[in-house]
Amino acid sequence: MSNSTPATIEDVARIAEVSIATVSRAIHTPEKVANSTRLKVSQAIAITGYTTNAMARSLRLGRSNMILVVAPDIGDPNFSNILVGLENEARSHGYGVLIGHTQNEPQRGLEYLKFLNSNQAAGLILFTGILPFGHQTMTARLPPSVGVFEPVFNGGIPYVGVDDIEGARKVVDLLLAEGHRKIAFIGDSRTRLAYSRRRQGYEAGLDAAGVPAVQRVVFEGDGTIESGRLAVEQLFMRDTLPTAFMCVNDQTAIGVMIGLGARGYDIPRDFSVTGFDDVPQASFMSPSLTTIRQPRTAIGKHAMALLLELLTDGHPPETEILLRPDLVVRNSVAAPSRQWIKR
Amino acid sequence: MSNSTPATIEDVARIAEVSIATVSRAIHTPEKVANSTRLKVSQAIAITGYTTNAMARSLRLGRSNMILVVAPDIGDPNFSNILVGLENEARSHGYGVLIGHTQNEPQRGLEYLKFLNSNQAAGLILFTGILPFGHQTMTARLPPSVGVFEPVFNGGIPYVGVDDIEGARKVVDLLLAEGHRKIAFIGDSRTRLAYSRRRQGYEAGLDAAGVPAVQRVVFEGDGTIESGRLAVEQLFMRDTLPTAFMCVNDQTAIGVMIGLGARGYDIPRDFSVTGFDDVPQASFMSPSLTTIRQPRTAIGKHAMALLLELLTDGHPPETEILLRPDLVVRNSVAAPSRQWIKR
DNA sequence: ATTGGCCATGTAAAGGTTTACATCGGTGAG
DNA sequence: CTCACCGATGTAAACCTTTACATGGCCAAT
Repeated sequence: MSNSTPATIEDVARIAEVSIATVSRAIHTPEKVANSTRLKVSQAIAITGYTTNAMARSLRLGRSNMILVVAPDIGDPNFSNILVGLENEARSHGYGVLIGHTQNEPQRGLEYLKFLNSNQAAGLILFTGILPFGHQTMTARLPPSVGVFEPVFNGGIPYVGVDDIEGARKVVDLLLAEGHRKIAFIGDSRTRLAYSRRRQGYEAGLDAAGVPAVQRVVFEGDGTIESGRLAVEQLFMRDTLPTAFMCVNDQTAIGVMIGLGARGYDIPRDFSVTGFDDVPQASFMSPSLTTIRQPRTAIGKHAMALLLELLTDGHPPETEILLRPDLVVRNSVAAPSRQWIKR
Repeated sequence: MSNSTPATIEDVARIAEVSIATVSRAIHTPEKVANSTRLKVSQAIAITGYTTNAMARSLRLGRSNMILVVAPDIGDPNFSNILVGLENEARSHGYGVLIGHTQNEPQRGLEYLKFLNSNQAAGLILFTGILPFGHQTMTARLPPSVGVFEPVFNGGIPYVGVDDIEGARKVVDLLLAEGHRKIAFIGDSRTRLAYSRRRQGYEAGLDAAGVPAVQRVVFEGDGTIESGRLAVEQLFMRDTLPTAFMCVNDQTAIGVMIGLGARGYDIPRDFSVTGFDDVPQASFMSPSLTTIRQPRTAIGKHAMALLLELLTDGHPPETEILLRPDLVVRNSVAAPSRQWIKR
């Protein structure tokens, strides 16, 4: 019963009085086994507490039933809910999900590459636009892979994300509708494609509204709280301030709000601030943050579904799935004010 | 070179003109192989790009080189840094780390149990006081395991955490020193042992200060932001209010601050609030939160070290490792005020 | 010169599973 | 009644490693 060594298929076969082949078939292709035999086998399994040795199975099959999800930082508030979508979809197809995180260190990425190369995972979900494996990576050696949020630079890897341009466009259009003309964009990035797309939406919106380029301010940033705060500091060095801060993500927006708060300004009376992502915190802040909701669970679900198709069919059904971003209007946006000029 | 099927040990052996046994030895026990041969082998490995098939290796060895970390919620702000400690320690001993999360659903836990039972992980790190596998779990069947934060209920599993009682004591002593006497404890829980220990620290501190039990208010809570906000709502229904809210964790404290803020109170002028954990957000809030720092990376490191010892020696060197919690004084605590009574 | 021992290497089995192929019994058509 | 076929089951090989044991060569001691 509670033996020291786990039961093998042979133990089951002996008890069920069949061959190990029949046991294997009873488990994986039950339709090929007579009803009576199937019953005997399942009883034997119950008695022994048998579970398939995944090592042996994967060795024989040449593939595992695990999907590796690699993210630069699992602490990212965006990550958790995506994972739920990923896992649900995977499990309903008999796959398990394992998580790796690289902290942007190529060294860590290489560990996972080794993991992949030794066939311990059937597929890969990547949470970063950059292959986290350093340069020597042969993409050819990667298992079927799908990106999330951003296309993967090395190309050839389909991805699932939100339409960043459209999302940014919705934000900038809201700000314009409130009467803002001087809108700063905080957090442009050359390394994160999603961020530069959000900037594209920003530019497109201002173009459409006829706001001249000289009135635009674009700030580099890495999407951290600190980068948002820094941007505020630096903007106050300049002569002209924007009336609204359109931030590349919620973290940046939090930083901006902290920076403005530290200088004694009130949001949204003195300045409007917007984010992107709708992290859980966004609704709890004061003021609560107007932002773009990422359909996280849906993104996870689609990404995994895409990967599973790739796994079975070999060819990606499509190379890019963009979901619709929704604007979430809260309390961090109001009509522009010039009161701070009077000071 | 970039063949469709990955190179096996046999390919390496052929190129190096030795037997597969020698290749295996050259890799794992190089001292048993002549220098010249070792060189030939490593050249052959370079040529073929060989990496050992972990499936086959684990099958043969009967154990894998992966450690499974199971947490109820990887979005927990406490989790990320612990993981860093865990991973560094594991990697430096040749182990890899994989993460699972259960979302408190036993169903999910069972998936991981299957993973463990099929020998796909050599050891287990548990982030919850409750075995996440439902009732039918035979603890006997679990691989060597270590708990983090809390002892695991089923017993027999060593754990690493912070001295919750002492930490809570430090907080309550600070509040007492500021002159508070009516201190509410928000977030007691029967299911989370760490939480009830923090309450023990609270009680011990008040006992030592001679604060009578009738002046104490203890609120149940599950440690979420929402639970903190709820506690405030309910406390305002009562006739006597505390002057300080000592919260079981930072999330609860955030909820309390939101609740108090919504009623127009200022912290720390009107009320003092404290947390526990020092999540990253704690320093960014306004006011910044006085709390207890968890030495997260150290906890992770110790937990993994303990597990590795268990893996090699078989017996746990000790059953409980408690690290020292540090008080982090910020701006959410001040002397008590009675101004709200006048309203 | 013989022998014993040691070092480097090879041979082969084992680990648990899946599956192509073989076998066997039974059923239906001729 | 015979034969062909089909469905259910068994046999055995293969997946890739690791390692106990066997082998063989060489040196040192007798």
